[in-house]
Amino acid sequence: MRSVEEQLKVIRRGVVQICEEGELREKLARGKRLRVKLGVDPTAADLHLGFTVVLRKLRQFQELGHQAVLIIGTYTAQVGDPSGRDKSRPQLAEETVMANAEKYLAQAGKVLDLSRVEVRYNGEWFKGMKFMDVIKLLAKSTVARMLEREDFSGRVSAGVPIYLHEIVYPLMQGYDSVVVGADVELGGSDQTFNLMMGRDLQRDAGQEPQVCITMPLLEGLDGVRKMSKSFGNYVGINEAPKEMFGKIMSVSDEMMWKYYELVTDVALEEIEEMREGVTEGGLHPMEVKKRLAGEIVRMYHGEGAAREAREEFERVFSAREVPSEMREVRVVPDGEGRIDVVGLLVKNGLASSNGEARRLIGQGAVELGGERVKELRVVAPREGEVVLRAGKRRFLRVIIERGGTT
RNA sequence: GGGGAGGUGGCAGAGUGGUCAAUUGCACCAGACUGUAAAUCUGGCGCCUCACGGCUACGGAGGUUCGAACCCUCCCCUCCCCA
Repeated sequence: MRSVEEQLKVIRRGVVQICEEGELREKLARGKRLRVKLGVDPTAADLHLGFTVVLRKLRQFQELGHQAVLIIGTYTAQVGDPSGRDKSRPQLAEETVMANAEKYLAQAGKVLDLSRVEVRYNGEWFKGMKFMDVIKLLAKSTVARMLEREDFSGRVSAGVPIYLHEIVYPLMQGYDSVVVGADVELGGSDQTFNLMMGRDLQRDAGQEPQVCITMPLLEGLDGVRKMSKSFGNYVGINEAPKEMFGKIMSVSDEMMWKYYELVTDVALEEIEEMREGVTEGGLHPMEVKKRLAGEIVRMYHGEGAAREAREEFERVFSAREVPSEMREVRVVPDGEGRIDVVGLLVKNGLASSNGEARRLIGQGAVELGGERVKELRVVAPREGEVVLRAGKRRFLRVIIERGGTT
């Protein structure tokens, strides 16, 4: 096992806060394998990059020889974590949660070494609790303490309801720590309160309190709000390579550094060098961003896919050519040899309504075979293939067939 | 239980009888430019229609009115104060 200082160097990368670092140092110095807990609620079936920030930290602990304890919050997911939310989370049905949990775990395996992870489902201990047990748990905290939280107090002043079950959530998460005897718990910075609750409950139970390590929340593609499925600003780790690559290219130049630090293994020193290179003008931000996109795609899809995704991106966006693959449809022109572009766009999902399709044409966003479409119906070549393009990203290969005997 | 405030487009938030498919901001889409699906600028942004126009929509259900997001009744939901 590496020295305490070496371990700390790895652990510190990208963290917001270690509470308390002194305690962590002590625990490490004892040389024992630490039990490092991460709780996840399988509220959705897909993992995204934002979530890998904290998963990767867990992975780093694994690599340092510690025991990763992954809590799948089958029970807490049914309550709904109020953290950082400006409204209540929907409560999920047990079947949904269990189905999600399975998919979740499979995806977490892309980051963690699952063979060395202790996986626990918190339904295991919550399911059998008696009401009186719940009451006893509730008696461990106070309303005032809960209202210290900014998300709760914010909701109070904004007039958004807070339901009582949401108040219980932090206690549940804290109780998980007691059950598994966590030495360290990881979480996003919005989890700080919940993590601290673990410390309180552990102390109350006569355990040594866990060290809480919080990670920054990764902003999504909009660069403003945290990455989240519900904001639609996420990059799923199961997404197709070229989709993933393109999405990462839409991260703003300023934000990409944070992505480098939090979701890649590129050394901090190297990131700093690149940043200086860009500031001084010798290094092109687009190149740096392409590398970022490549690094990330490689992690989840491999080297080959990363290269292809990059080539595809350069072809479509830099060279403005058409993608290598796209959907194909066959159309037969009408009696006058024209095709209905609007209908084609809508039927194939390139536009969501006829109105939008017309608008796109009006805005000059639609091309057929490289020619800008100006009419709603257009004279088509007699036969053969042409590419229909709507905007920068939507393509369709159209195979014109010879009109019948009409 | 009593009193007060409020529920508007993906979100925030105007509008309080016709001039409202509904100001504005964000998000989103497109164009221009470019160095990228960055940034910036410009335009667009319910559905049907080439268009004229029509239809559906302002928590839900009724009602008043020539006409309602706006007025009335009931219902549902939320917040605040008091008990």
